[in-house]
Amino acid sequence: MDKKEEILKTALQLFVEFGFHATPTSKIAKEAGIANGTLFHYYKTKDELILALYAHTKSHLTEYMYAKASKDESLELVFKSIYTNTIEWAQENKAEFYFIQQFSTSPFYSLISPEEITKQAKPHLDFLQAGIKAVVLKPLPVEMLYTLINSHIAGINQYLSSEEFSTTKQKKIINESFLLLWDMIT
Amino acid sequence: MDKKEEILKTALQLFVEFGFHATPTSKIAKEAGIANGTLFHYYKTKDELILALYAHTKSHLTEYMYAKASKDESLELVFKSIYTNTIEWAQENKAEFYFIQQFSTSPFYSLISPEEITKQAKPHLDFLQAGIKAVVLKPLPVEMLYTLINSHIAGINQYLSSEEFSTTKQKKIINESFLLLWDMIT
DNA sequence: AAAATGATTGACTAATCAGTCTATAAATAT
DNA sequence: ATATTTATAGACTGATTAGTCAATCATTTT
Repeated sequence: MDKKEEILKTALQLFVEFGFHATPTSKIAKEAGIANGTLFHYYKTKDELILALYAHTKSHLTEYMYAKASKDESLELVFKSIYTNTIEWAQENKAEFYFIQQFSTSPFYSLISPEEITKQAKPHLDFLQAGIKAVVLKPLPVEMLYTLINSHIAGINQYLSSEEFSTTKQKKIINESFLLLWDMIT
Repeated sequence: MDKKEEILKTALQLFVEFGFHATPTSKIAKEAGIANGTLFHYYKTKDELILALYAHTKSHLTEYMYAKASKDESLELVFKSIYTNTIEWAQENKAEFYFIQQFSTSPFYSLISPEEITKQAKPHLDFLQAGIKAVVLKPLPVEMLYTLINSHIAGINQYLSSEEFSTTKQKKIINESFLLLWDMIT
């Protein structure tokens, strides 16, 4: 078994449940079934562990987002695929998605360099820029579009998590909300 | 001077800057210029302080939201007033707004009872329901509308905070984004 | 004015926590 | 086979922290 993975997995669960402050490294180690020292062998500090967990989780999401989106299709279909993938991932990986949000609205987020953040957003912004150039998306500032789309997704995800919807109902909501978003930005 | 207020004010700044975990009560007391014991005289535990701070801040926002919105005007104008007020408050009270978000996406949020949350949302949901009944808003589930509006506001606020916009430019963005939202939900 | 209640202090404590250290075991390189 | 590096363990420590406590000081009630 991969201990590094095991540590991240355990830390995620505990951070989500108790928060960063109320999750001692000793508890992470114990729950992960390893010794205290082993944790610090892989991650020099608790902060480093937290940052690594964020990078890890974020890359999981990004990976999934662009999966299954063949570039042959229309911009709308590609966009919809990314939209749907993201919400599906969030629903299937609630703890992970919640962690990303928890991290992003915490002082830990400021530990990530602006360059890193810009780098992360670049492909998404480029994609939106292409949409504007193709006269499909409204000619709004891409950063504005990006933030609006992101928060829309966060909102829909929150709504989906607030009640117990059947899978069919969920798909319906996703389709419906996509149209709302699409109408707003095109 | 009101020490209770002073404690809340100081705690807010420190929580926003360092997070809950990295803000000892001793530091709050010192920065607020009071003795350690005094803090615990007013708030039995640190958790109680955090919860009180959330309630306090949230009620500030709610108060401001509905200010200046005379009920004689059209639903659109009332809605726009609430929308604008909220974003303006968020921009003028960045630490407060950030704190609300930080708190909401932290495990502390689960300490608030579902009843309290429902009670908080009730007037907003009623307002949206009225909008639907008046055939102004789309007949979507009010909870969905509510979440979408909230996250839209959070998004625009994030965008406004990401760069330095002039006041005129800011107003323009708010007007523009309001139209986007309004078109989406009507 | 006396009594009672509430506010304020800061030293103190018991517990906890991040991170260290020394020792072994396992794996890899020479 | 030997040497070197890496992985793992867990006891230990120094610092920190939430919360207590006993003692004043201030204010209000009787």
